Amino acid sequence: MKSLQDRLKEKGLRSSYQRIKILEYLEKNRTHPTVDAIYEALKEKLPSISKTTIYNTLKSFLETGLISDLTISGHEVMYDAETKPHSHFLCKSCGTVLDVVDIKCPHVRKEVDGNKVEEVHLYFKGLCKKCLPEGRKQ
Amino acid sequence: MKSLQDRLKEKGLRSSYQRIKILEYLEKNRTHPTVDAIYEALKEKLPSISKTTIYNTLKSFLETGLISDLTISGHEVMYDAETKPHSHFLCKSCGTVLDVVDIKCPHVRKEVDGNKVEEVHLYFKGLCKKCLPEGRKQ
DNA sequence: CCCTAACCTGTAATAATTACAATCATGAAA
DNA sequence: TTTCATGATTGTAATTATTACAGGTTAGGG
Ligand SMILES: [Mn+2]
Ligand SMILES: [Mn+2]
Ligand SMILES: [Zn+2]
Ligand SMILES: [Zn+2]
Repeated sequence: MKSLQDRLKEKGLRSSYQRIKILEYLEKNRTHPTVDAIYEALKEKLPSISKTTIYNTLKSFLETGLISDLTISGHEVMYDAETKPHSHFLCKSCGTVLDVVDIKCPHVRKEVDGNKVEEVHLYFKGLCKKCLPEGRKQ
Repeated sequence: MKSLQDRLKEKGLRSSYQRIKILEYLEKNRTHPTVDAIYEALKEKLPSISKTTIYNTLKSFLETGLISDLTISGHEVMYDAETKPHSHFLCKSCGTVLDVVDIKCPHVRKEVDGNKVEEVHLYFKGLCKKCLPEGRKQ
C-alpha cells in the first residue's frame, strides 16, 4: 500500500499537510465532492485551510493525473480519486453522482474525425433509485 | 417546414420576438453557443435584449425539449438546437465543440443499476485537427 | 542549518447564474 | 376592436464558482 506522501512524490509534487489531507479526503470519500464540500469537510480539522489552496491543489493533482474531474452537474466541477475510466450517473433530484462501472465504454479511442482524443466522459442523468417514486422502480 | 412560431406554440410556449430570435440563432448557429455568445450576437439587432431573457428563454426551451444543453466545458453551459442524441468533442486548446455523429452510443438505455436514465451525454476532450501540431495529424 | 523555490493564505477581482420587482406584450375573452 | 390578466422582458442586485495576486510560510536540497 503506497503512502499518500509517496504518491505525491511520484508525481513530482511536494508533500504538504494540506495536500495529504486533500488527497486523503478524496480517497476516503468517493462521492465526487466539489471544492466547497472538500473545504467544508477539511475546515473542521484544519481551520486555517484556504479555499484557494483547495483549488490550487486540485489543479496540480489533475495536471499530474493523480485524480480526475467531472463536469456532469454543469455548475460546479466535481473531483474523483478514481482515475481509471468509468462512467457516472447524476440524479437530477438529489444531486448525487454515482459511479457506473458495469458499462464498458467502447469509445476509448485515440481519435474522432481526425481530432485527438485525450479524455472520454460518459454521463447519465435521471432519477436515482432513492428518488424514484415507489412502485415505479425498475 | 415548420415555422419557429409554430414550434413554440406546439410546446405550449408563447411566441415573442425575443424567443423567435433566440431559437432562430440556435438553429442557424450549430456551434453550441453559450448564453454570452447568444447575447453578444443578438444585441446587434436587438439592443434592448436582456441576458436574463436569454437565461429564462433557454430554460423554457430546455424544459419543453425544444433544445438540448451540454456541460462539457465545465465552466459554462452550452446550448444546441439539435435534440437528437449525439456526442461532442471539446478542443482543450481552442475551446471549439464539435458534433460527433459517426459514433453510435450503445448506451441509450432506460436504466443503470436501478436508476432511471433520462439523458445520456458522451463527451470527448482533446485537441482538434486545427490545433494539432503539423506532422502529428492522425 | 540555510536558502530559495514552491506552497499556503486572505482578499479582491472576475465570471456565470439566479432572484426579484417593475414594466410591457401576448392572446383569450368580452 | 378593446380590455385585461397572465406571462414575458428588462435592469439591477444578489449569489455562487473560480481565478488573480501579493505577502507570509515551509519543504527539502545543498
Ligand atoms: Mn467516479
Ligand atoms: Mn451538438
Ligand atoms: Zn436521487
Ligand atoms: Zn482546437
